[in-house]
Amino acid sequence: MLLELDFSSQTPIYQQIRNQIVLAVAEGRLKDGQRIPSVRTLADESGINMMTVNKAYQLLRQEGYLQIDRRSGARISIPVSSIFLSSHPEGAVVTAAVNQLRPQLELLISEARLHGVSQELFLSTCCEIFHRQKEV
Amino acid sequence: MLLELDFSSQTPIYQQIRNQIVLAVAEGRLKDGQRIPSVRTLADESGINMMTVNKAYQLLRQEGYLQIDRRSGARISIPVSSIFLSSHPEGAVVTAAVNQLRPQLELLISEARLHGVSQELFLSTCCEIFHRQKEV
Amino acid sequence: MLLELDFSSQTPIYQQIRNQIVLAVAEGRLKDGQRIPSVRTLADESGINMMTVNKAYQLLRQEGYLQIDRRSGARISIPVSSIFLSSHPEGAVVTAAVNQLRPQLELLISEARLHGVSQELFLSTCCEIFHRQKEV
Amino acid sequence: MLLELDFSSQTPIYQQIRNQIVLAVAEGRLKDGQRIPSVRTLADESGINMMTVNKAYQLLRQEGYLQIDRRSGARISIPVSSIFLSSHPEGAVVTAAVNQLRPQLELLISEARLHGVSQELFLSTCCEIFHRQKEV
DNA sequence: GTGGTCTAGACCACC
DNA sequence: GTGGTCTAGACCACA
Repeated sequence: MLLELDFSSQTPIYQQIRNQIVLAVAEGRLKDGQRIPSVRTLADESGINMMTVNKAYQLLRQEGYLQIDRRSGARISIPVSSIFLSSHPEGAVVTAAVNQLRPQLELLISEARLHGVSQELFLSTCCEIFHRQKEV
Repeated sequence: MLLELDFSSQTPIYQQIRNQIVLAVAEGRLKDGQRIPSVRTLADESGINMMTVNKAYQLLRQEGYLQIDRRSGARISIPVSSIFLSSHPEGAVVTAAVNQLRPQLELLISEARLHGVSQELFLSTCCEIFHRQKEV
Repeated sequence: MLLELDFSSQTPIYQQIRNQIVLAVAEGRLKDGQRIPSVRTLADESGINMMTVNKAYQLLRQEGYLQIDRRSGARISIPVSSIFLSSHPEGAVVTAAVNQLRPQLELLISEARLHGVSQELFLSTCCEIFHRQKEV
Repeated sequence: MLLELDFSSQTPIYQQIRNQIVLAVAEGRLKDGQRIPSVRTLADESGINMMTVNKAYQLLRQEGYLQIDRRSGARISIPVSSIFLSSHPEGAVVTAAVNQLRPQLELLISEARLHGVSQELFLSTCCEIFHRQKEV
């Protein structure tokens, strides 16, 4: 369980934890059903407060990335959409997901373009990230 | 100067202002050298605090999107990279820009994939946004 | 003895057990005097801790839904009120029961109304549940 | 802002706060757009911790009952469904709401029946609560 | 002024 | 052992 936390970052710690876990799931470093450290353990290991870790876990739970079990702690839970719907790209759920991400993507592309990033370079970067996530 | 602010959003007001201006620049609704309202004017129009607008403007100035002159007020300033370097996609400056955006893009793609968004759909969405920004 | 436990649910396991037994009694799937598995048996079958099952049984005993006898194990016990008083709807015991459930019902109705559920729909849902419980 | 908190209750304080606010909204004691005390103020008045109040507010925000604004604190927000959809009882959103409440309602009715509450008495109690909420 | 975040430490409920 | 809740107090970001 490798977490790289930047305590002087603008983004709150619980957000960093959340982001890194989502990334790890997407890259396959964390698999469906896999157990991750309990709130206490992770807090001790990382030298941060239990409440902070808990906040990250609750956030992940709400988003469907985590299932929290009183018996065995926390387990990764990959939302069905990524498994079931990957072959139905026209599905309403997927469309909703795209629409939700669109504003962020628009902003990201704006910043890229204004810094001289061509469409080709941007798209190839996306491809590269996709491939890396699939492979790993 | 159309600003759509969501006061109950999680993202701070000054960040919303900054984002919308960046977007407007990328979409050509704001052009290089164009004057935008002074801090005071915009604050009055939007009914928000001057300090908030000022923070957004300072942020934009730091990022190079704005030039603030005590005499002529604030003017949009499109970074040279987007003009000059667009034909040198291998340039160091551009590479730096990509590397800076990459973590955000990785996270965005992670979330998209985990919600069932296929690479094709994601790329076509990117293309669509690129085209829309170029046209407008 | 069918128990559907959701280990990642917010409601504690012992509460889930208790709820499902109450529901089964109301729907006639468990009848008055019927024996149900011992604490140990149920715990083994469900793969949960004996202490947890015991807690559920003690709760049910307190509420009058269960009689626990060291010799014959646990037996369902339908409170007399539901048999004896059903024809005396004005009885003090029944009134007490209604008053006890009222706060929960008020909250439930509040949430229903605020989500656009009309009185007609709510009442017809109640009727449906009543009929289903009587039939089964 | 009247809150009746039972510190020795089983239900957590933040849950009690949440429930009472939902009830107050349904009964019209709190109206759409109305401001409610800030986290700090309510905490001070009630003698409970800021974090606890904050948790309740965040919960209400997630459920759509509250809008939190950095400028003016918290304001009641009645979900559109209760206004817009009340005349479309067949809507999918409403159906979803009913289905979500159904398990709780089934349990409540089970307990009622097993305590001798007749269908008539239950339904009339529901009617009474509905009318009281509409009137007030 | 507001809410957002984080800490250190406590107690309890659940399993 | 686990997570859930709560406290008292702190600092920061935002408006």
